[in-house]
Amino acid sequence: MTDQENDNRDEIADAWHTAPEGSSRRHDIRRLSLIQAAGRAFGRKGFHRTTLDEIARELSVTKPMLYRYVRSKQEILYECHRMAVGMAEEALAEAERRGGSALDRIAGFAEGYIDRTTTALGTCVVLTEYYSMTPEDTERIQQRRRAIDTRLRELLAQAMDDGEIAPCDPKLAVFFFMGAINGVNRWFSDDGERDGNEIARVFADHVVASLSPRKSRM
Amino acid sequence: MTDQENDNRDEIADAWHTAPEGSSRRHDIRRLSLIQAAGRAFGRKGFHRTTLDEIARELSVTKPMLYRYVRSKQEILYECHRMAVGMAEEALAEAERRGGSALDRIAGFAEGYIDRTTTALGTCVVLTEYYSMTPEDTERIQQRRRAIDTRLRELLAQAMDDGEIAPCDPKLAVFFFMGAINGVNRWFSDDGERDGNEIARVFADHVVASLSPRKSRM
DNA sequence: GTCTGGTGTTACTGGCGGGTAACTTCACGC
DNA sequence: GCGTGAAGTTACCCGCCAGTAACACCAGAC
Repeated sequence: MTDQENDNRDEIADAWHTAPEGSSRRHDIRRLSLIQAAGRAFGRKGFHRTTLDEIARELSVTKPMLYRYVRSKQEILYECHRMAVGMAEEALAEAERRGGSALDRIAGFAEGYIDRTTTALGTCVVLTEYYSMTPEDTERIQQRRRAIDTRLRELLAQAMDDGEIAPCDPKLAVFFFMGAINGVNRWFSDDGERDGNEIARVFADHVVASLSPRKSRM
Repeated sequence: MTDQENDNRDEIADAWHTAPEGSSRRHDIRRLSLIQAAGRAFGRKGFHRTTLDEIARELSVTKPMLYRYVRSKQEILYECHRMAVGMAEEALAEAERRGGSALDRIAGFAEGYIDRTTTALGTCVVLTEYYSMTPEDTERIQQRRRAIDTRLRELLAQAMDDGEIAPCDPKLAVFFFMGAINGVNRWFSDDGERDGNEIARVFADHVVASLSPRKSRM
């Protein structure tokens, strides 16, 4: 484990232990840092290979403690996904708020989304592993993701109409760049030579490029 | 389950049962169709949520039968990954054999790889779930993947030198389009409106585009 | 000092599922 | 018909880990 990762882990464990005593905020803070610690662990080892005992140890408590903040291991995973999809929604909303052309908004979304997921400690990593959730949880998350997909396809169609980008199948194009973006969490780590912001900028550029006018090579 | 999926499943189960009796090839054929059936199941439900009993039932046999063809569940997963990475190697080798510019080779690789993974029944889906393998297996697979990555980066550098594509960080660029490509197995299904060949062609175009000369938008 | 509620622990249960032992059946050579 | 080995089954074991029960400690209130 690198120093950087150690710092982050300690930061999370710290948040748990420095939560103000007695306040009702304490509960929320602890719950959040539990989710984050778990998200990190899930990212490193996968959901099923991560035991609650490990998560607990990372926070320097014991397993039964965790059950004061969550109802089940499943709920932890669901919360991780909720945070991740929430970041995507936020990024999209912000991009729309800033305005600009359809392509600008797509680029803004991509950058904002990567930025958020790589920067938020602990949550950056869970986006795979849909099938580890209960079907109901999966459905709830998928629904929100589909809404984002739909909006992105609309933006793509708009950008095509405006002549900003080459004609393409919006569905496949969205799959293409969302695949690339979601792939980030599989290799990203805080101690790499590039930080999240840089990656977000580079990837946003690639997203735009992947849509730009071009001659077919086939 | 769709008709098409049913067909494929039946085809695999069929391969198991129609394997020529007594020959030593029989063993190989059965082993292969076992891997494929398992690969399909892993893709649908994830490694840990797929039980050996389910895989066995899909082949109309019982669990202990499977142990005549594989040593453990882990080995099945490893074989799935081996097949997948083998396809990547094949695709790259073929692209190099065909020759052409560095960018042509990258495009050829992308198309060939997607084509193979979407067409080969059952194996298209496993590429995530590294952490479900034993560390040794993971290492073996990663090593081969790294070799491919390295070659792709070289080709990218070459393409930059030749002025075929815009300057970029080869490492991140490869991560970008490999993320998109590997993402395919998360949503692809045989019964979609597009078949594997089409997706391969479209995605190869996007890969090329994502690397093409462009002005920065930031 | 003792009651109360929150914080935390140790020590258990119970089910799931990978893996196996031991048995049966069948095909085939002789 | 009979021995032999492969094909296939039933019925089991056992480890792991999510989840829980029951107890211990320690505030602060009064």
